[in-house]
Amino acid sequence: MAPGGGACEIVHKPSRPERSVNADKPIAESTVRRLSLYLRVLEQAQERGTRTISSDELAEEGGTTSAQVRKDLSFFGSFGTRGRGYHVAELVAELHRILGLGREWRVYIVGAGRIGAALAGYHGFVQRGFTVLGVYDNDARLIGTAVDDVVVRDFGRLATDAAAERPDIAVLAVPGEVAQLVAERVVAAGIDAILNFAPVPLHVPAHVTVRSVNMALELEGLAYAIVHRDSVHPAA
Amino acid sequence: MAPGGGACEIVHKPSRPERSVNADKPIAESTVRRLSLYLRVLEQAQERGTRTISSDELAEEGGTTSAQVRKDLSFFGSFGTRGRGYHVAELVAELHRILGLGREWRVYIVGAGRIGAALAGYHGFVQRGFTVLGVYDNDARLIGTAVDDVVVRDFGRLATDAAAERPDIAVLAVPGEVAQLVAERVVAAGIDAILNFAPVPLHVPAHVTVRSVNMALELEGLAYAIVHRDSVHPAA
DNA sequence: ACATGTGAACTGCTTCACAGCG
DNA sequence: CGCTGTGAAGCAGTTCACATGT
Repeated sequence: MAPGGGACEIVHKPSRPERSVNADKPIAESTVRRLSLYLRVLEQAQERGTRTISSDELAEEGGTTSAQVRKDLSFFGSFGTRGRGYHVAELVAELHRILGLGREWRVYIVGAGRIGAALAGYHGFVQRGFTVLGVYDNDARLIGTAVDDVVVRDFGRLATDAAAERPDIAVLAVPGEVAQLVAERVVAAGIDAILNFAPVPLHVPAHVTVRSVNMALELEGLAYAIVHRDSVHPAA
Repeated sequence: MAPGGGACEIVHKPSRPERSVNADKPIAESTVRRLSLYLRVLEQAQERGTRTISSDELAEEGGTTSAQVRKDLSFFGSFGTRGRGYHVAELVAELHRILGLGREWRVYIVGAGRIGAALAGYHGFVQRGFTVLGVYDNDARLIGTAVDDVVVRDFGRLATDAAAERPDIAVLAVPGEVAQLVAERVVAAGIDAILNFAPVPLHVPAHVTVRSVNMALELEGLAYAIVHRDSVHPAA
């Protein structure tokens, strides 16, 4: 896991003082989201054997503009070659480093219902270095059963377990009614990063980072779009 | 389903030519997302027996500011009472109407894997008037089995079925590698609204509306936030 | 010649602040 | 007097356009 392990060739400038990894600017969330997307596109390109890619191609695949791609990357450094584009393997390595995917991330999933179970076995997580240490629930009928290699644990033991295993992230896959309460228990257990699948906004202390995925809300957004789309500028 | 059926009382101005339901302005996606959230908060308040709510309270629960709440609502009309706040039941009805939740939305789910199965039984969908007509897959072992009341159908019959049932929305819960292909089949079947759970951006014709939920990407966003958080202004 | 990297212009969402009204 | 509704100000993210470098 030495930094810069991915790219071969000689690294251009051994004397790059700061700037790269921990640029201390507040990067927009939308930018980070797009970086993840670029990474996926690059990996697909890599599998096809593509060695070089331009900001134009990256934008096309990623659903953006070339200027956006260049601007996003520029916040973290200069990874391309003028007149040529970006070396795919090199940029993959850089994005891995920028996004913090070089290390293992230890995850607890709270809620062994349908969604929790689906997430426990989700391949996309494992591929990115996210290890599910345990799935928690308070339903006695579920505790002890296995969900995709992972045994369902008693939610009452969350704090004790967390003290020992020190997970980095908790994924909340519980009903909206109890989400706030569960979040508080999770925070009290010392976990300060939460991925929330419950359809309610969580109120947490400032040091805790929350990201929410609200599926019902996205469906409603679609409904809105359908209802309102042809009433707006049919010419566009 | 007559427009304006929800709210009781006399509508303030019978002579309001346009403006209310189909305001022909392009409303920001972020605004629509917040409206869905307000709706959920209001419904919770309603269950607790709250009859009136201020923009301040709505903001608190919804994780925004009161000015934001008022601005969001103002795009669609004036629903509050100065000095008093909003009548909960009335605002619920208005938001239902605005978001297009007055009618039934017919949904196909494509992909009977873990995520597809979880979505097929997801309560949050049914509660909002989204009816899952069918789950599609091309795995012969799954076709014919039941996933939460819904029988898994042969993906090959999607176009034929869609011609008869005319679903409004397709939810894509398939692996990233085939997502683009599946999207094309879905669009060819005449479905022009897609909720995409695959971790790749879809390329579709302009008349098709796509909304994406990328769970792996959100996790990566959390990882980024964790890595970069204490390196930025420890004082904040 | 061609594509990156980036200051500057622009667009549009959010916040402010207060007039208007119950 | 309190809270809404909204024009105006502020700000952040995106797009433009071109200088820079290969």
